[in-house]
Amino acid sequence: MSEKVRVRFAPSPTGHLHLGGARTALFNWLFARHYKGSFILRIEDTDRTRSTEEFIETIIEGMKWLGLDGDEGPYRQTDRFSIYKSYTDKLLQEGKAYYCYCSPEELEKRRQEALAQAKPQKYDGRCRNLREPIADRIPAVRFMMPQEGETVVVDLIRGKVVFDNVQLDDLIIVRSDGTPTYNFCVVVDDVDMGITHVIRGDDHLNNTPKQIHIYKALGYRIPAFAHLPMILGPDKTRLSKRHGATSVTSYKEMGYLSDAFVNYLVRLGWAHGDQEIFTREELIEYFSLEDVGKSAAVFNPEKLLWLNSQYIKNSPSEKLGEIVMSFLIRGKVIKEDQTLDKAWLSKAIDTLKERSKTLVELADSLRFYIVDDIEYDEKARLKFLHGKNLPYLIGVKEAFTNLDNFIAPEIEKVFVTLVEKHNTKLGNLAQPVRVAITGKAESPGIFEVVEIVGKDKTLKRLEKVIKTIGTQA
RNA sequence: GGUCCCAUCGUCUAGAGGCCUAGGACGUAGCCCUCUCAAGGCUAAGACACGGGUUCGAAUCCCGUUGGGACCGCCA
Repeated sequence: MSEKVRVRFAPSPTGHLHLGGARTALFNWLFARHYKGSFILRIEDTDRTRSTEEFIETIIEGMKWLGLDGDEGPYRQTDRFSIYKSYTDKLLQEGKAYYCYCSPEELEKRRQEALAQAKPQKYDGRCRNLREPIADRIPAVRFMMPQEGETVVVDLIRGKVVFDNVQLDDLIIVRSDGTPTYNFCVVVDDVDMGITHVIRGDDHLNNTPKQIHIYKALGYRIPAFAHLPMILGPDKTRLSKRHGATSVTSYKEMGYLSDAFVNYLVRLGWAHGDQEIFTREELIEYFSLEDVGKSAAVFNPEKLLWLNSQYIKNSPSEKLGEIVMSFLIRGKVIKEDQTLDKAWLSKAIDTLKERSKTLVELADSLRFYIVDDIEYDEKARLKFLHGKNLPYLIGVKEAFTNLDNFIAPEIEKVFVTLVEKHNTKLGNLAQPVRVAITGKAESPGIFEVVEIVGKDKTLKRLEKVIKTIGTQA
């Protein structure tokens, strides 16, 4: 690519950053990084009634979490109204746009009628040739679309898409309150910001011929277009709130690693042979619009979960230790001001990371290592903590009391010795101890668990269990 | 209703006319490993929507049908 690539992500702050938006942002970012171009963030907030500061913040927060750093921006369309105004004036003067005095109510009524009669819904152009303003009405400005010939959209993903110009209606570019509208602002901004490639969702494909005519009317070169396939919910309709968690931040809160999330997103509509897991560097190196598919993809939470477990399993425990802290606090495993020994926490995470699919799970699994009083799972307690196993528990407790070098290999020796002494299987010994120490019938390897829980807590828990069984008997 | 887009296992996908008896991944089932639970390994079931062409040869190219989706706002 000879010219320097400039792409943008242009969300409207009328909602959270959702999966589809995040994927669009990601592909733009990847494209920019691949070609060593610029990635620009632009907030499309011309609809002042629906845009909020809060959504701008969550979008930026979401982008930050995903590691999609911008080279410019965020620009805001509401800061650029004077620019749009000058272009509107130009179009009006040149007769390429005109005032429309139809009221929203009238337009809505005509739309309903067209719908009822199963006719195409299109503005009829009645204000096109008005000579005089209509009194007591504040007009909107419409762009005059050509009504003959055809428009070809050359799309990097779809190929050539042909539209009949008769289908195009004169869209409103300035509302009667004076604010400019989307289809107009995108064009002005994309030109003004030197955007070379417009990479956006499929839902904009039908807008593209209209925008092309605005480019032409303004006398500008048309950028390259690439329309990404949609991300659908399990029912194969456009992903929306009723499909459950769709905002990027909700995945952060559910304990997903951003790299895993990105890896999942990138594989929706893009592939590089059979490879499933990519580093950020690999993504930047391999990414190409040529490998983007044309068909919509259904969001599959199970695969996301699998990827997350893979990323957790392969992350350094030190790093996981840092991230998991907020989840430990939230899960009330530790107090807000509590600190944990980092090396110790890493060891604990070592044992848990290949059995945790999310950070929420990891934090929860960490609980028995950290807290003083553990809870016992009722089923596990009934099954393993009873009189029959009392000799085992007492034997382990006594051996542990005399064990000074409280490390896994030594702990294992204790078990081996006792297994021989009682002429039983390791499982028969390990399970009661496991329940006594962790409260559950499932845990990481018992020797490691005992070492990490530590001699002090281990003995206390064993004593408590032995005492309880004793009283019951 | 109009316009446009799309079509390979349940899902994400590989596939650029012969490498296809259609490959991988998630999920599902079974087995192995094993102190439990995982992780890991192995195995299995599972798809070219349909109908016509073109071609010696089609998942792949063309046409049609069907199905799905998006858009048709003084939203973006």
